Amino acid sequence: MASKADRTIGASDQNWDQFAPNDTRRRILMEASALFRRHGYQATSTRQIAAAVGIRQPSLFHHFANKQAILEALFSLSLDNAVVVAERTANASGSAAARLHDYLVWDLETLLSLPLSLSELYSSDILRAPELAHWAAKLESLYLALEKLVRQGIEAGEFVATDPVLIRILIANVTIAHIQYADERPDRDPKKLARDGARFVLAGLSNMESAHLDELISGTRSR
Amino acid sequence: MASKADRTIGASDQNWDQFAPNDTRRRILMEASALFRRHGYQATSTRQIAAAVGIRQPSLFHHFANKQAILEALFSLSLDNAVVVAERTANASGSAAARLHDYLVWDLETLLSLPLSLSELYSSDILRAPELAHWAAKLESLYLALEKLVRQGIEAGEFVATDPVLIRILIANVTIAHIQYADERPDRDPKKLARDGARFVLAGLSNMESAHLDELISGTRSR
DNA sequence: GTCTATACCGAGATAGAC
DNA sequence: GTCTATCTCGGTATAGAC
Repeated sequence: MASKADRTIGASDQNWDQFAPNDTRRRILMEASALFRRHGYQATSTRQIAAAVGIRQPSLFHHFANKQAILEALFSLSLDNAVVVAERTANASGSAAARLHDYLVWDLETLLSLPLSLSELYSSDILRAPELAHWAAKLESLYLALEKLVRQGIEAGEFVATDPVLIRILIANVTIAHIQYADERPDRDPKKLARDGARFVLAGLSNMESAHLDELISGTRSR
Repeated sequence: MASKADRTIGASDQNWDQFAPNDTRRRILMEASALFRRHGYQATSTRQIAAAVGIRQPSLFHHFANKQAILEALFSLSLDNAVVVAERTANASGSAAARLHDYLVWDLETLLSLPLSLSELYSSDILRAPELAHWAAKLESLYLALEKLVRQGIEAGEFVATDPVLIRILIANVTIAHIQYADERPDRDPKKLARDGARFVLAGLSNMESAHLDELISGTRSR
């Protein structure tokens, strides 16, 4: 168990310095992310954010140029490292399954221990806005890295042959599921949750055609 | 393969009669669902919907009392049958894995062949709005039925022991993933997609502690 | 059943005092 | 760095003619 965790792939520790410049800015990001998650970006008003922070609405604009800048700061926080790590993982050598597993554990652990609620950002389609093209592109490179990794696993016979695009979408949504769950049950251990999440994905990718699964599905289980 | 599909659990065929009363109403629902998916409910304006349909904004209100009524019609269309089927499935007898599988296939097939884009409705948190409490409750009963089914599978030793709440969230998000994928690749066969999706979930639920998976993850695969 | 005209409100953002 | 006051715009919805 320790052996797996040891293959640490984490980048430089999460940019908390960039994240904690002054306290109000930090609190704005936390409250905004929580509100974005619950109501969506567009449906969250700057007045709501200000109220949650305990300041008046115009005071927000002292810390961020506009509402969108808050959103972009959140994307930066959650995406900048992930892309680097994903690309490094895809270009490394060794078992693709093992690498994908390690990446998933790292990603989930990172996201789950961030005091931010980010699931809404990625599940909704705000990123289609032209002004956010830069972040859409960043997410796209992350996706490409993941698809590459999946393709390697399929070629090596480690994963069942499925469209890597579907797999990538599945991975993203399973990640979101875990963030949602951690949001509902904050008492759960992020590390264990991260491990289980990675396992769930790997199981789905590797065992979709096992005989045991066929038995289970048909209801003629023997075990 | 046919044997599985035969255990049909579908309710009365999807309420297309309710859905096609007059053509404009129908087109409003289709265009609105597509816009909601891309931009979210709140971020979609009634002007956009009207433009997509090819009428002027105030004409919408001849067909629906207000914007929210459009949303509720979409919830009704996607949820009414699902709840009935889920509860029937949870209360039936036999292998829980087989029943969950059948439900997932039915649910995915239904959603994927609906000419509506519904993923955003369930991934965002619109349902927290007090005015939509009725639909939130309906979704909640669907969730309870699924959790019950999962619990049966765990007790029977068919599924790995995990919090049924997490499983339920995972199922919801894997479903969303498939809808998103079908949205990107409309050429894919809904039936095959539905089967694969169900398999993915079942694999994750049943094989999370298999030895084969451990080998794969640790990179010491023999096969 | 669709139109034009319009009421009304809440959104994001700015100006300038303290 | 936060405030009050205020501008402007785009949103939902209504009135009433055709």
